[in-house]
Amino acid sequence: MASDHTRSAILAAAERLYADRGFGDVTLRDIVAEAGVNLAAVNYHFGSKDELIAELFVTRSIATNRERLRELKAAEEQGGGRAPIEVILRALVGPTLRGCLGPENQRSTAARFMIRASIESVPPIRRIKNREIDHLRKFAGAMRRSLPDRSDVDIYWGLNFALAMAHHTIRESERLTKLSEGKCDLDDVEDVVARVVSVATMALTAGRSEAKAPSKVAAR
Amino acid sequence: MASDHTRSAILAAAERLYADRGFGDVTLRDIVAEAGVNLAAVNYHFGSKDELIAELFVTRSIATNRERLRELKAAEEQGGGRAPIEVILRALVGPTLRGCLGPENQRSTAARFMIRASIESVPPIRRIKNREIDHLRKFAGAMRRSLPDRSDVDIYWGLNFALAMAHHTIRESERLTKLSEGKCDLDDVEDVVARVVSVATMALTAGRSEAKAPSKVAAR
DNA sequence: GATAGTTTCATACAACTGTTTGAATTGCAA
DNA sequence: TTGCAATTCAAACAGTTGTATGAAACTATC
Repeated sequence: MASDHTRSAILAAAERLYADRGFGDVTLRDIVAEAGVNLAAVNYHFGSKDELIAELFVTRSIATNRERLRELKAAEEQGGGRAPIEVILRALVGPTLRGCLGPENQRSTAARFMIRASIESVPPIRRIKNREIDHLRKFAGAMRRSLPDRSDVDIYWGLNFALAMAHHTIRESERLTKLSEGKCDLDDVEDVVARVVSVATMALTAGRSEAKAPSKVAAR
Repeated sequence: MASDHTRSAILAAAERLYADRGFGDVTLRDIVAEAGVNLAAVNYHFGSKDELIAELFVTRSIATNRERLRELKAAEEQGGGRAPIEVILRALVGPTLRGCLGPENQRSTAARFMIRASIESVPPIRRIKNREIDHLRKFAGAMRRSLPDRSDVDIYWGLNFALAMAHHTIRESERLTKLSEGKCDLDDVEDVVARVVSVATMALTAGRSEAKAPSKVAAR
């Protein structure tokens, strides 16, 4: 094991290249060239290309999930087991948004890698994502405790929409900038977080009857 | 040109295979085998694999966009140039949701293909998507006319969030079903449309000051 | 029914992919 | 130093990919 230098050089190079160019057109040869190591080193240290990708993704996922749960737990402890819904939602979408948006030069390689992972869903990553449900369930639980009057269905839809707004904004941030001709400032991350949390909160706290039939006009 | 039989057989086979297995692992050889034509036919009729994919995507995009604009125009004409925001949003997300959700066996190949296209963004499709901005601008215009007091920034964010909820729900429909243990019924498309429209409407019509600072707790 | 243009076909090509091999090198313990 | 395991390396492998080629088959026109 000695130095682990080769191993971590591969990880760093792979993350950087995937972040920049996507999974589609980055080959093992690109990675080892960038890392300055031998081609066979990847299979020696990771077993296969897929396992290399999986390791990268797992590492970053764990970090984000831990950050999310840390915020959630802190909030619930402070509120005696019940946190305000805004704070829960903030814990859910905040870490991801903060990691992936903000000024270009401040966006970490790790964050850009995770954006790629969310855009180009590649087999090894898809397998891991399926395990993320347990993590989301913890948030669903906290939301239920925060809004005990709300039905489970509404809770899940609220959770779904919160993630939707956060992830879509990240994925399509370029398009939103272009569409709005720069008027939507995606570098102001805290504003984005506030907007997402605000809308998701409204979705979860609006009068129940309106959820299914918002108005006579919009109703089927 | 004669019969066009080969050409359309390729298109049909390609759409079916891409819908079922994704772009990643469908080769030209798979397509021509499914279509019962010769390998060289693809390059003869379409020029390249990318142009085949692009043609498929453009065809389907045009159909959806036309449907959207048809609904939008009808609504604006009925309202004398100003449609209620709910109706505009419904025209924006309805056609896509209706095409891509609903009972599995009713989902057309075309719809499943478009889901794939939204999940696995492949170069030729990405190029086309960038041209879709003009289309979205028409909706932004209608929304502005419907909500003249709203700032442009709020309009664009509302548009962004509406698309976010619709697309994310389509992309992650399986996960939502699993997470909610079947409680969220994605086969009831009109309910999904109503939920998305409802939340997007709230996002666009809520008190302006709250948009940026929903509450003292959630504010930075 | 010959001719010209279009379409199909089998086949080859060139490039690239992830992975394997077995020998060379290194680092460390005895 | 010697010995042994861990690591690195160049090279080759086997498979797949999209594309190109040139001959064959077809189709319609005169």
